Amino acid sequence: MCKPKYYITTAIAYTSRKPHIGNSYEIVMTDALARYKRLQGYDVFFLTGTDEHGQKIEEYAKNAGVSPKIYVDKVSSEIKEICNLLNISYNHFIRTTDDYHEKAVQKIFKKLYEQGDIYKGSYEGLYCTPCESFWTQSQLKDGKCPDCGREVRPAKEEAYFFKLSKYQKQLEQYIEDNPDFIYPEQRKKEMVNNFIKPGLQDLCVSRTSFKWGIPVDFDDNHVVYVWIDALSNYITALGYSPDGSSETYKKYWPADVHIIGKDILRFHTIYWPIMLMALGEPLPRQVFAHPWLLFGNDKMSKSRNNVIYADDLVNMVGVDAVRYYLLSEMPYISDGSILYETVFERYNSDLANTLGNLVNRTVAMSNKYFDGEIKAPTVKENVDDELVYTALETVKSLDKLLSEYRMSDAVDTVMALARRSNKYIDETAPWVLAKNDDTKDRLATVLYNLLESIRFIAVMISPFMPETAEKIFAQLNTDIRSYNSLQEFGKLEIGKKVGNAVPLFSRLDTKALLDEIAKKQNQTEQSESKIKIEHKDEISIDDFAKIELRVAKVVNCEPVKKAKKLLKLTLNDGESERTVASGIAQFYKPQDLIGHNVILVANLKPAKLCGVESCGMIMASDDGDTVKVIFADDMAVGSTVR
RNA sequence: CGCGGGAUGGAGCAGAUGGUAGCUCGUCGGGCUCAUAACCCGAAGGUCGUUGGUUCAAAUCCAGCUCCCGCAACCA
Repeated sequence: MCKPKYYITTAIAYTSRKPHIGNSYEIVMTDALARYKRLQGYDVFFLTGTDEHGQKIEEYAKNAGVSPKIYVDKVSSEIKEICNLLNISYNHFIRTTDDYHEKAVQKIFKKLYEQGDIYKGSYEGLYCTPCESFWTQSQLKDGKCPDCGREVRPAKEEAYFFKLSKYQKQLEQYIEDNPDFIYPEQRKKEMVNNFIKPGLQDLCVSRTSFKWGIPVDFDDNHVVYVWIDALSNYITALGYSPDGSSETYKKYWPADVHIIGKDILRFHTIYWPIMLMALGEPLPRQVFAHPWLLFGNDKMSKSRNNVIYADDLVNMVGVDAVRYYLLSEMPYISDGSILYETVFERYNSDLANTLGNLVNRTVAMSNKYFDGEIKAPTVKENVDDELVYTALETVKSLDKLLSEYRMSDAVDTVMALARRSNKYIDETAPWVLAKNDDTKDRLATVLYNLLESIRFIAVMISPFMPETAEKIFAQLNTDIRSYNSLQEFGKLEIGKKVGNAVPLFSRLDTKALLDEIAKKQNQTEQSESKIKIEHKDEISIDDFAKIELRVAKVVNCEPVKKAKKLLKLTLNDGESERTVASGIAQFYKPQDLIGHNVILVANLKPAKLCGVESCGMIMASDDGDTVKVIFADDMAVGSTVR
């Protein structure tokens, strides 16, 4: 019999630095889905890996004083370790520096070039010679190179472009014919309305500004754009090649689903399908974009000292509890949030109290009343029906929820069966039945139903918490753990003996743990300064003298329509009025600024921002978190600042 | 007027096709004793963002308003 195949992937992780717990959500989610499909009998191929090229990595490596390859080897192995720690059951771990991948990407690039989908054109922009970088007007800092601060000049450079526009119609058609291709629905609208409808622009797919990438083999100066490189992993990992693919590829491609973060949807639903169309390969069935995990309401970042790493959490509560937390706490669309406090609370209430205690009390009773022997259920009562019904229904709802990637609801529906089982214990009161010999058979039935219900839970929970499922099976002393065994209630073997009752999750002392974490955080806060200082090249007094700084008064101020971050300021600089746009709308309201004096960079080249002509900028401090305008209220308007 | 989602008891969320407002956590009270100070039951707590409209009847439909969020734009 031929098992149906199921090919599922995560996005490959960028090896710029060690990933935090938010980055780990995706792989846990994907792993749970992969395990579930395997449980159902699919022939699953689960791919993950690391994305290791690009300018950023080149820079990180340079700062670390090592070669990019050494740097990337280190981070990639860290990521792999986290996967292992989290019990990720991937079938293959691809690295974009793997030889077979690089070769295949070169062939892909060449094929697209030879058939005319990639063409050589030129890239126009502002060029900084020492940095060998192109910048757009909007990337410039103070009109100069954002990297080194030197002058840029308009320049033209050769580059390869991919004719996205050629496939626009075809892509639109595919999205229309496959309404579930971009999932959930809301994300699809974002893609269609923001990018596809306005029309696709040809994409620049080669770089010459850095070297750390896959070289274009017929043109040495160029390196393949990282996204062409990275996206290809989904097929190269299976053994795709333009000049003949492997059996594995033919078997598993197209992917059933790519699980990715919402930030990279565009690449997966526009560039990637078009690449595949150009290669003449089938498109993935579905792309699912998940939200992000925030720390409370904030993004996790080193500068805020709020980064939580998977390994630290695993050390505190164990793998399965971390997996459980991630899966149960992450909402469907909006961003989720993680706090140590909620991790511990969920652990205690769901895992220790509801699930752990259920297993523990049932197995303990079985041992106490029947010396562990699983006895046949012979005396049925109406109360039993509801438990049986719930167990059977849970199997169905789990399947439905997982098919829609509703992880938290899926996890919860299994938990609900555990709650129902706890209730069943109270309804039947086994300890009362145990007091009387007449009710021994009824007691046996009740315990059987409980053990069977727990078996159901263990099977269903195994994709989410594999180790815990294993522990439960061991306590039940059963090997009946297939998906098919959930078709009917009552498959647990009679006559066997259950194991000893060992607590699955011991309760956590939340307060003590939180105190400990607070202590540690204080230590790191003291040892590391919060603000990272980036030094710039030395300049002469003449360089500084080029900047005209003056005190100016804010005579008017209003928010800029269409812009979230921009305030439009009208300034009196001592001789005339001018308009300056400033990206401080999150930190200041117009009335906070009107009437105050600020320091103006007066000779900055004007630029247009969101339709506002901005002539100059005002000075403010920025610690990476908040921005504070430098007020100069006791200084005369128009005076020079030096 | 760029596109889209949302506003439900202290917190987090369910509530296609309109007809007694539900779940998990937390709080309080009770029960039970098989179990991990656990489990079960009950209670308190919501004018379902706001204003108007449709209707016998609206959290649920329509319109306006306010506020949040995502995407895009943008941070001189």
